[in-house]
Amino acid sequence: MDFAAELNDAQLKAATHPDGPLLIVAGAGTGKTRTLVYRVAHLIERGIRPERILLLTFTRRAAQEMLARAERLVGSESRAVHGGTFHGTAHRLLRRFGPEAGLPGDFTILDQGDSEDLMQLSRAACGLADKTKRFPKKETLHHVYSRHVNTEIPVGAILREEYPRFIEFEDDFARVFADFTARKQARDLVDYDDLLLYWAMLLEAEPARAIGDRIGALYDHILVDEFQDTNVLQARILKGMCRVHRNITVVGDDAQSIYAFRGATIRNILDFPRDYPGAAVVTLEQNYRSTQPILDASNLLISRAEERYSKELYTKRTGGEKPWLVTAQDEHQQTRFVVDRILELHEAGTPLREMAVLFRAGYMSADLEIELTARNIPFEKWGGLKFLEAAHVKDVLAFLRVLENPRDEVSWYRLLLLMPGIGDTTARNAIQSMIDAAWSHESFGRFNAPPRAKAAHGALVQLLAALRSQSAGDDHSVAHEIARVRGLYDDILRERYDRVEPRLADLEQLQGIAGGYPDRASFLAALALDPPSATSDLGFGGENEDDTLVLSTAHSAKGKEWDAVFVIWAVDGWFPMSRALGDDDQIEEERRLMYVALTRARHHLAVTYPMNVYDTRRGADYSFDQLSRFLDRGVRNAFQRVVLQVSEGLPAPETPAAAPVVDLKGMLRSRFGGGS
DNA sequence: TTTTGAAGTCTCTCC
DNA sequence: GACTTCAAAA
Repeated sequence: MDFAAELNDAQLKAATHPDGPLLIVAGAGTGKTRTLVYRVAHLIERGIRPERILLLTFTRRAAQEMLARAERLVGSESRAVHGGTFHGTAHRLLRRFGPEAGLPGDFTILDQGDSEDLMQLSRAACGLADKTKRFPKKETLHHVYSRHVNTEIPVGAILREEYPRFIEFEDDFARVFADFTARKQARDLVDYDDLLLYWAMLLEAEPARAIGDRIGALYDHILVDEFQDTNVLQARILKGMCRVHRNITVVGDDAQSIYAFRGATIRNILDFPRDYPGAAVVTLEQNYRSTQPILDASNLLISRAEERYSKELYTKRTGGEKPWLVTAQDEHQQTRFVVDRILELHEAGTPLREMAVLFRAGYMSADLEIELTARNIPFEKWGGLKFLEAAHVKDVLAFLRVLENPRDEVSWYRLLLLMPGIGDTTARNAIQSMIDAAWSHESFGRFNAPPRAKAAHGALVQLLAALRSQSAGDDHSVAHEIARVRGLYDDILRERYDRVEPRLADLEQLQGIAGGYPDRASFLAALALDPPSATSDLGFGGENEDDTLVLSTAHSAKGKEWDAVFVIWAVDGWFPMSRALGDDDQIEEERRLMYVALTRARHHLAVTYPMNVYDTRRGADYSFDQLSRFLDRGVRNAFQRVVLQVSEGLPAPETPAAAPVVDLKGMLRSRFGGGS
């Protein structure tokens, strides 16, 4: 393979770097993925066994894409390379090495919502449920806990920094967290933070030293993508994984660090040369993605940021028009502009799949989704509310999880509350009776339900028993289990929720997804670690069409690129979001997020903002809004301005009124006693 | 004790 | 506008 012919000088240097620590600082669109893929190919060519290479990426999609490209270069043996997210890899290692360290082999993974629910149970167990209204709610508790684990900042310091009003509860926080930890362990539940924490502990703890060495010895080379979005805990894990060798390659762009809210710290990439003395640093600056005018605008925007590895992206490509900055009168005019322009580009030959609309938060595309549906333009939406965060999906999963792990208190609680006649108290009593019976299978059947709950209790016992005692000839598939569960659940759904049809469609989809998994455990784990992206709510024609427009949050757009990109809602308070405004670090993160959004575009870029916003957050009134602060005077010069006129926003009357409702002429005549 | 209707509360980003 | 919490009725 002729690496020199395929790569530019900097890429070549990175791809063929010998052993030892390597930091690749790669600006947006500079062929970062390409370089990483060639590095993997180079390692294999050098004789490193593929299964001894670990490739850590941000999403599973990114890992698969990279491995597929590597396969085209070096053939099928690259398929043995281990690729995945930090959490996914942690899961794999814990299933294998956990039992040696006292962790059950069949633990269940809690997603964020589950963890919060469990936190609520701990809060109640500590007697803090309703005594004081002012005690923080479960989401806040969980946020503080998760932040503490991922950043290693003491709880007290987090409270002082983010929740000064809760400082007086510092001791109560500690009590709830202790209960939360014990509760998870007693019920074999593992949350996202635990996955990382246990991985780090396996590598570090003295009694587990032998295991740590064996895990470290599994790989000869470790490559990490999107390194700017790793946190302190992940950095510790990497240190541990590199104990027996120092072959670590990290790729990242400090200008694209957008996950501080989850504990990521830009320090990991800025301090890498200090943490790994002797590390080589290669900077990629030549951009292969965007036209120069788009790069000019992006460079200008990010040049306002403070601490960073300085780099100025350039391209050898010439031509291209300035990006557009579009002022709309209101939200709907913004929507119509975007849709009209998309159709225009589509007419001119750009497929829908080469265009994307980006925004700060999931709900900001609501008006656009309605318009696209009305105009029959197929789209898929990334980010925002996840499929499995929907209440009805979690309901069905609770049944499966109780079957998988009878100690799953969160799921028991959820599913008991669903049953008619069973409320909070009865559910707690039932769970307590199961705890007393050491969670044996039969204990729920023996629970003495109050009269009005008898029927529901009986039905549930029967269903669970039937699902547990499947004989060999029966259909064991997860999809079939879901079908059985729905026999009981669908009626409950119809009773409890409105908008029944789309919810039932979601369950159909869940059943379909389940068909792809060999067993219940792997289905549940995959759902927690790699959830399907969209609900079937409005995603019109999503999976049947092969040419669909993408609507995405700026976060979910990371790593992707399109011919034409529209960034909507560039309004101060929306992008940046208002809750970031008090904090300089958060504003900087919002700026980088805007930079990520702009640099997704290859040829066409349009940033739009409405001047009048009907803002329900502030007393439901129209407010006159300002352009995002990131587009200051200097940055605006890199754009061409388009101001949509009021008249363009007025819809043409559909049909003239059949008969005048008000007779103006007659009124005038009667007033002046018309002559003639 | 559960259910139901009404008032109240926040709104994000993701593994 | 969706979801949670609260108070009164069954």
